[in-house]
Amino acid sequence: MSPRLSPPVLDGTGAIYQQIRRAVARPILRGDWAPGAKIPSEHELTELFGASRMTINKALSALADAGLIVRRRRLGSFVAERPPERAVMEIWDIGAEVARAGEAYAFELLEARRFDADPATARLFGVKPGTSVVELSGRHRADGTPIQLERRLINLEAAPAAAGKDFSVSPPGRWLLDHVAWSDAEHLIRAVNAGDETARLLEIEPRTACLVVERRTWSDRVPITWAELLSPGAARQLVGRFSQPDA
Amino acid sequence: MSPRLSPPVLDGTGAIYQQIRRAVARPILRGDWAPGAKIPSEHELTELFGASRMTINKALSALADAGLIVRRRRLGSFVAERPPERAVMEIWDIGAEVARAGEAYAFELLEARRFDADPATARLFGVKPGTSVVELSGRHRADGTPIQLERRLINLEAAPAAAGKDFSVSPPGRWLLDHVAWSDAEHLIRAVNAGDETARLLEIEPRTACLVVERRTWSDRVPITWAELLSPGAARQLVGRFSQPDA
DNA sequence: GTGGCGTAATTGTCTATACATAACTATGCG
DNA sequence: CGCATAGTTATGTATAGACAATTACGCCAC
Repeated sequence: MSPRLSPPVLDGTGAIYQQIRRAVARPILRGDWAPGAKIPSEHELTELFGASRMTINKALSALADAGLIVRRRRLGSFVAERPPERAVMEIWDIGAEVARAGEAYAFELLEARRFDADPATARLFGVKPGTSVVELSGRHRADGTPIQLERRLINLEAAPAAAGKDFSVSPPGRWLLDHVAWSDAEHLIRAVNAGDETARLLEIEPRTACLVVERRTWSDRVPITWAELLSPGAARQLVGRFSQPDA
Repeated sequence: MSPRLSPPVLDGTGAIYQQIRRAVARPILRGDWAPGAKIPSEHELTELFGASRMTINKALSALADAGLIVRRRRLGSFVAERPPERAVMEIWDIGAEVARAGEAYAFELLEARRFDADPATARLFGVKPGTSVVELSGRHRADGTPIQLERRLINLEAAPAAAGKDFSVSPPGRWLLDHVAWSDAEHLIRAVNAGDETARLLEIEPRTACLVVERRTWSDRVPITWAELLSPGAARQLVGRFSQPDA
């Protein structure tokens, strides 16, 4: 159960404590070390990497600041239960938000197909034309009322496990968050008037203002998924909270 | 010109390097030290605070990580030219965004009045009823086209200088960012259909979908300002980019 | 058993010291 | 004057050692 670190994974670039930090971060971000897993103690790491404890401490402290690990005296360091996802991101897991509000959440798959990316899709998604891709669309409900439409592309080369996955009940967004590590994300937020088809699916008046969040994620520059999430403006709002680092 | 630190400002709470970090961050966040100002060298700070250079270094490195200061070898440490405002925040300074797009930016004050907060305002704003408040509304233009309406409340107890300030040309948002330090911010983002009055002011069709950003900022739990920024959905979109701390 | 207590493991912080690195400054040579 | 070179200063990183704080765990008395 003890996580194995290949000791000489130090990449030789930059300061030693940075190399150690990356060496520890890598298996966490790739999901090799499960949340809650114990990380070798500072003392063990000094022997593993041949560095002093201060240097190890600097690396681990940086990881703790970043929220990747949790450190507890006498117990040791552990992979954080819920790695990053900074404040602003949290709301995009609408299922969690609905559950927090005490409403019954349901996801309904409207369409799913697998195809090779045509040039237009490739450009939107950032993959090479011909790449194997899954396209999904679905509807999220809270207490029976439709609250969000989702259209999504998944790059099967980055997340091959998604090919066999059945998304007819559980939403693909949550699954991807849990199973595929991402390193970068981009969001575009805009407002649009609902078209006829959208209005019918969301059971709202045509031309109702809707919030659209377009989300793209990458893992080390490889596109993982593209998603367009559309909600009636009145139904939900996004919340972001920020604090200055000092006070 | 050398920034004066009252040496015994250490508050006695927590680790010494944290106290030093706060002692240096405070005048920066309060605006007492102008951007670009030189911070005493590590060596000087060791004498000022009576701590070792490693401890000083730890404090300053943390401030550099947070983006509050910039450090350059041989030259020293300096207050960052553009303190924090993390990625996601940047868009809320619409003037800067318009300028970056190479368009001509203009702000037009539509209304300004000063009054004592009634119960409804007090609840919305989080101040005590009777608090002296300024209410403003204005319109932002890019190349002559209206692109955003702004409605704003400013707490005069937190920002008394705003009382005498003339906002008829330069927008209050930018001025506040520059002159009043904030510690916390909250944003609500939603989509609404433009009403008749809104449509007239923005020169768009009634019922056009608009993006509304409601922003509230506090300085140490004291409300500073509340703002509602409304833009046609097609005109502008918000962009947020995130990266995981490691890769 | 069980409650209290000491012990040891582990992280948190601090110091003193050392050398590396970057970059401005001054010097010297032609 | 121009250019190369050495010097100086400040930050960047690393080490070894020390002590503090926290807390699980086992031991012992009852």
